[in-house]
Amino acid sequence: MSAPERSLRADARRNRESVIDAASELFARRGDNVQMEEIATRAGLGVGTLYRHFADKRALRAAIIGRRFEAMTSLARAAEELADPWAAFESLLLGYLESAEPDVAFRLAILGPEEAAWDDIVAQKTAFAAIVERIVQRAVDAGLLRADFRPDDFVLITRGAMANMSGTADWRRHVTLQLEGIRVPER
Amino acid sequence: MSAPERSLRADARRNRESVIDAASELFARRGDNVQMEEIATRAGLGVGTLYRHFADKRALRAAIIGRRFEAMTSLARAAEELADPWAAFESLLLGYLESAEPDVAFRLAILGPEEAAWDDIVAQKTAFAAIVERIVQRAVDAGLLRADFRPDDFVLITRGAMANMSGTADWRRHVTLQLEGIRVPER
DNA sequence: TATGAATCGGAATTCCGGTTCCGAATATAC
DNA sequence: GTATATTCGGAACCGGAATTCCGATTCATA
Repeated sequence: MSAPERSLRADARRNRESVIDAASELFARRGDNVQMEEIATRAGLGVGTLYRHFADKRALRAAIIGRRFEAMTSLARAAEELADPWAAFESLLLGYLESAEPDVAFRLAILGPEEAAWDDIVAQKTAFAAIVERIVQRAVDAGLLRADFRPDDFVLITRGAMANMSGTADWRRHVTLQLEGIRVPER
Repeated sequence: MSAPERSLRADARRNRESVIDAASELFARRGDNVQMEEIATRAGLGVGTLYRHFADKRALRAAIIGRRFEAMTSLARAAEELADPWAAFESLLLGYLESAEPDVAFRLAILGPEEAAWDDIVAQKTAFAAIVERIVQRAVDAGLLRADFRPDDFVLITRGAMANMSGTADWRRHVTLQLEGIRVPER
């Protein structure tokens, strides 16, 4: 489902891109509240063409979410480059949330129930999780993050923040407050 | 929509109760993922009867959510009785989350987007919010809760926790951690 | 217990959006 | 330039679930 790269006719490859672009845009803006027909129209194609490239709506969404995960992974890699362990951790957390904010579909995927379609994404999720784990570990080892902080807590915090990204509530304030709580105070 | 109490034929009143019971049960367990027909069956009635009592599905759900808000309000009132301001605050927060945990529909209502149907519930929400505000204020005035803590922060924390009530994550841990962060340390 | 109004039941209808299908159009190979 | 395999388009199809409708039933009153 993910990458039938070569041996695609030129027009087909081009159209596939259009579909992905249109879908990314719409899913990001409206979550799952988007019709296949609308995606097709925006891509300048017919619905039939969507189904030639993706088995069904879930598969299409999964592909889009998978992309975002890849983006998150490179973001995490960038954070890992930072010399200061705390800076790396904070940059990861904030960068991740910042990127998630404008993508409703991604947030719903994280917050919502596990879906069968996510199977195709396990790899991307795992890759991301691995880096998170390293960054957390490093901050803990450096004595900058509470010793009992676990990678799961990263998930707790991020999901909590994402839940506050609709409406008027200020999720940054919430996260900042928590950062203060988990950072080991200067000795 | 809410309370056409008197002047209902005996069987009608009885059936209305059955509908509410069945709907509460099912919405709580499965969120919006419940068919009107299923509710009718479980109530031992035909779908037509549901519609005699509630204009449509949203109205029914709104009524159910409204009830839960009333329950939350009395829970809040109980917390307010507590002499110790911090105990009152903590009891409110934990009690609220504890009650919300088993009610998927309520959680989705809190986490999800504003719906038009919520209009019928404004009163209940407001009543609850008023008590929260008082309890928070009292704890702040007593110097037990950070001076910059606002009622909105209560919302941030609870929504964050609710977002972590699915899956395996441990929302209590998350909340506990935050409580430590916002409580004013012993002098 | 007879009468009429209120209520019920559930099959039929409606709506909505995903998915299929196949003739038309287009790209690539020869 | 023609042949052939791919790909495209979008009307038609389908399934699921909410909602309607009205004859059958039940309650309340005299």
